[in-house]
Amino acid sequence: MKTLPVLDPITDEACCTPAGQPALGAEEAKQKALVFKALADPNRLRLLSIVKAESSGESCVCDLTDPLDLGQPTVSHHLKILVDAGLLHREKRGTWAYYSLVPGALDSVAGLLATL
Amino acid sequence: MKTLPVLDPITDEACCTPAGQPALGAEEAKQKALVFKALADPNRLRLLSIVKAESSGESCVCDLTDPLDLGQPTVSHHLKILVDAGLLHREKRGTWAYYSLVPGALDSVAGLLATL
DNA sequence: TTCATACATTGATGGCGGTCAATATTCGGG
DNA sequence: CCCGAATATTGACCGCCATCAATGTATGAA
Repeated sequence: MKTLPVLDPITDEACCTPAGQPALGAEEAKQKALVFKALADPNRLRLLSIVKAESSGESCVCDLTDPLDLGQPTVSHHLKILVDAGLLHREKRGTWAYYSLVPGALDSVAGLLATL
Repeated sequence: MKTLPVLDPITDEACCTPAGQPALGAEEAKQKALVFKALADPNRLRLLSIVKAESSGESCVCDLTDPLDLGQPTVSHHLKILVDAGLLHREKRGTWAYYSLVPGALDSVAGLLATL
């Protein structure tokens, strides 16, 4: 198993889009599709929404299991996908795992749309 | 079969997000996920990219079959998904079908991200 | 050390989705 | 009217994915 980077940590300013015209190559398309795949599930969207709505900016798994009607392993599974996509950040403190939105990640996705 | 609306034709200005805080409901999440599902395939991203890059603003299926390495039925299938998601517009002139980007559709998707 | 809690991982299962071959449909030309 | 071209639809196959039950791992407390 490999946890691939997918979403660049944050690409400086506007600078790195080859041309924009020659249309997406097969490889770039594959990479970008990974991010949208992570967003292509209702429960994952709700997870992002809940984490984002939290005033503290972070949520532990136990707070996320109830709102959705899913088992804990399934929630952990979805969270891993969101982390691998570069959308969520995971920090373990004690027994708990706290998930928070990666700053600017959603904007980066919006950027992906603009550079199609 | 039903071709659902999914992406609103264009929601006026900033106006229609209930609150933003109470997190996504199950139903809204399902609807929004449909749009991202449409974007969650490399070949569909390439289709959007090609159509967008076309100077005329539109492409027929025959122009789209070659760049991707897919059969004609598969391309038509992907195009239908993009149309159902509200991302592409289909106009049939004679024997040909011309596909073009729905104006503002990609921006609407970016809006979906902002209102998570 | 032992136990309980919070979370992650594994394995299995059912269903959805991408692809193709074959066929249907629609349109323009002769 | 008949034929060929462009596209859409159908049916089938297969791999991937969401979900759960069971188990593993790690941390803190007694």
